[in-house]
Amino acid sequence: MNPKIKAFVHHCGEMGSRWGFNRTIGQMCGLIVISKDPLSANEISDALNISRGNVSMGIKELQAWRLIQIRHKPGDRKEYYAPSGDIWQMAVRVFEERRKREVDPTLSLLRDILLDDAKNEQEAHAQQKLHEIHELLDSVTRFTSELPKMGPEKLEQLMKLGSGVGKVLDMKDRLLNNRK
Amino acid sequence: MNPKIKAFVHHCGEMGSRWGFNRTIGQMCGLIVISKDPLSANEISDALNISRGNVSMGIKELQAWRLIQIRHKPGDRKEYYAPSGDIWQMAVRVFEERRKREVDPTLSLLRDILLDDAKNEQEAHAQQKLHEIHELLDSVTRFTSELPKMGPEKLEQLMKLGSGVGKVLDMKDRLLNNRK
DNA sequence: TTAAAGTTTCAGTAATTTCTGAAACTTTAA
DNA sequence: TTAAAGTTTCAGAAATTACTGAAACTTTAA
Repeated sequence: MNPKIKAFVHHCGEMGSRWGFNRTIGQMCGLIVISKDPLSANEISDALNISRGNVSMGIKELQAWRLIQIRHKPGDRKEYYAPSGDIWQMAVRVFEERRKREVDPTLSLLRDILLDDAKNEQEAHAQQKLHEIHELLDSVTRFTSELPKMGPEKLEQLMKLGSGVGKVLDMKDRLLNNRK
Repeated sequence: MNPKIKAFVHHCGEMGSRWGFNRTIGQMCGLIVISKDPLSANEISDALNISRGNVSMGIKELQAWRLIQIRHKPGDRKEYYAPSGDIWQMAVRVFEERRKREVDPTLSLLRDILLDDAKNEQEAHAQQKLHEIHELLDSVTRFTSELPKMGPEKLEQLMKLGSGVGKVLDMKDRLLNNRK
């Protein structure tokens, strides 16, 4: 394997757990993305020097993250795996999937415990904080669940805008106010 | 401890590792946020039933994340800990800190290996992918590093806009084009 | 129907991460 | 200067998470 590709795949392994999966799955994901052609489970197992069983689990996991798709070669019944969509789409999927794991459970807990009311000063403060956190997570969830609908081009445009978004928002407000 | 508060702190513990720290630190963070008054290391140790040493490490870590601040009570030389800033500011800090750990290292690797050029088809494809990933991460990094400059109110406004951002961007484009 | 080709599962083991508690260290005030 | 109050560090133990490989399972085609 080319040393640059090797370095990249190795790095994906090291970062794997920070990205929300584990070393093996990070490496697998990196390898599949960087490869020109779809890879079979055995090719992955050989390339990364990990057991066949582990590759199988990794494939299941990457499918759960919607990051890979199955391909077939004519006259070959093995399954081959390729990235599903372009890099932007994959990034959005990781983002969404992580939101599901990192935010949704908290949102649901907060909805449950927000109901009853406070019996003293400390509880009133706690209630208030829980409310603020709920509001924050709810906004973020709504926002990010809308993002994928924008499509990669618009998304890229938004990203490149940076804090310029602030100015655009101001512009919008001014227009709406003038209209009144 | 009030059962709602207990449930919240416990949940923060369970989510801790998904949020980028560990169980203890998650609980500590939840407890400090939900408490009306600043807490001493011993109070934290007692409330969460964890060793004093672990609390000490946790405090250091939460300080590295810029999530807590030190407070003093008059006539008491113990240190007390309180959340630093409001919930939105804390969220932005977690976001930034995670970007540093989850994106920056990859960006720096990509900058290193992007230089040399391809010797065959597979390498050309890999080079192309590396380039795309670099572009994506670079955009995201620029964007998120600009976000905190907007201040919590604007940030909240942006979040509430959802995919409406797409429409606002279109509006901006139309205006700029008309001006030509 | 069968055996070859291929895949998945999972119990046990290995590796990693987190936690404890005692010892070392620091600061304060008497 | 000293001892009491408080904090930090870190080696080893505990808990968690990831990985292997062999056995069980599934699919295909002859």
